[in-house]
Formats: sequence, structure tokens, C-alpha cells
Amino acid sequence: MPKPAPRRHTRGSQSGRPIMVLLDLLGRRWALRILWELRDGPLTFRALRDRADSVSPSVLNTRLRELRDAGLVEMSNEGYSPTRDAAELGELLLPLDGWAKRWAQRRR
Amino acid sequence: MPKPAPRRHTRGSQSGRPIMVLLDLLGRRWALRILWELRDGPLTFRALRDRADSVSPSVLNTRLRELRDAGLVEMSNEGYSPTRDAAELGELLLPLDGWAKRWAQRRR
DNA sequence: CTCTTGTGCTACGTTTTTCGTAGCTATCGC
DNA sequence: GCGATAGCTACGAAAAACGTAGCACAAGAG
Repeated sequence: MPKPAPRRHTRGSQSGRPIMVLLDLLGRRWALRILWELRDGPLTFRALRDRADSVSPSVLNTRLRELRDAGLVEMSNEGYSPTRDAAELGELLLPLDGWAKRWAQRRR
Repeated sequence: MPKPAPRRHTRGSQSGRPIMVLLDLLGRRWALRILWELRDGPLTFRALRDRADSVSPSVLNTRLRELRDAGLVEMSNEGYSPTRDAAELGELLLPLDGWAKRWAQRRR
């Protein structure tokens, strides 16, 4: 009779190095986008969905749970917002907008 | 006889806004990680695989193709490297490392 | 030449994730 | 009560990612 199977995670970042954990977390579908959309203040679940190309609620919920577990997002009666830490992270991400615009220009 | 089906992409970024396109591209599994690993110079396909938790070659190849198509990665006889544009993007990503370390500290 | 080594990458069956839609529960104002 | 809005779950279908094996090619050694 076979053992119940060691039940490893399939998901990345073996090392546990924080940057790898972060890149893994942000590399899941919609995670970056969610963080991006939450930059300026709280959004409700549905508002967030509307902003993010109508991502399916099950995935949105999964991501939000992961982001909450990671301490990047929190929920109040206003809706979802980035934690203070994540707001900082959001600022690090800001320059991406400018970069993306130049990038789009270059490759027209 | 049913129509061949309109064949829409399933994948994000309806708007075409550059930042959304970028977030979508980087939000695919291993994309961020690949960019991260390529920061300091060229890596061969296999070296890249080894660094990135042995990501499966089919996925790695798909990501590399996407990143090449997007003008973020190029291939020489040295292996894969970021394009000049992507090197710039890589620098924008650098502060994430410090952030991740502080984040890991805070949540121990 | 053959043999080895290392390369980029494909093939393919299995597993996991994501998707789309419907709809449940709870709360609020009326 | 009713309707509107909220967060979120359920679930079958589709797509993506996985792990492993191995092909084709090139360069080097003998």
C-alpha cells in the first residue's frame, strides 16, 4: 500500500530567500495587477474586479487571500487596501508606468 | 455545423495600456524570476533553468519566447540576456530585494 | 571517423491553475 | 417585507504548468 504521498508544494521558491518568495507571489496571475489597482485607496471586491478586466471571482478571492496572508493587503469596511508595507512596495512599482510607456513607444 | 469559434485570447490587458500589458506579461509564472536571474549577464537555457528552481523546459521556453517577442530578452552565443531596455527595467526591480528582506524581517 | 559532452529545445501525458457563470448569504436603506 | 449591494463559494470546462524523456546539433577529444 502506497504512502499517502509527501504532499509537496508545486509552487516555486525552494530557497526561501525573501526575494524569491516575493517574485513567486507576484508572479501569479493578477497579483501585480491587484497591487497596482489598490495603489490609490481602498476598493471593494467588485470594484477591484471591474478594474481588473473582470477577473473571475474565484481567482480574485484566492489572490486576495494570498496577499492578505502575506501581509500585503488588508480589509476594512472601506474595502481592500494595501498594508503600509505594500504601499511602500507600490511606490517601488510606480516607475514601471513610465518605463512601460517608453517601451511601448520604442516598439511601435 | 458550429462556427469555428471566435478565438479570443484568454489573457488579460484588454485596454492595451502599456502598463497593463507589462503587468500581464510579468504576471506569468517565472517571468519576473527569469528577468531577475538575467540581471548580471547572459545565461544559457540550462543555467537559467538551474537557477530558477528547475522550471520545466517547456514553460521556460514559452516565457523566453514571449520575452523575446516583447523585446525584453535576446539571445546571443553567450546565451540569453536582457536587452538594453530590460536592463533598465531590471534596475527598477532591484529595490525589491531590499524591500523583500525587510518584509521577511517584519513577519518573522 | 567515433565517442562524449553540452547545447537549445520539443513531445506528451499528468496535474494544477484559471476561467466563466450562477448563485448563496449577509447587510443596508426603505 | 423588498430591492440593491456587498463578499464570496461552487463547479464543470479550458488553459497553463508540470516532470520526464529524449531529439538534433555542434564542438572537442581521441
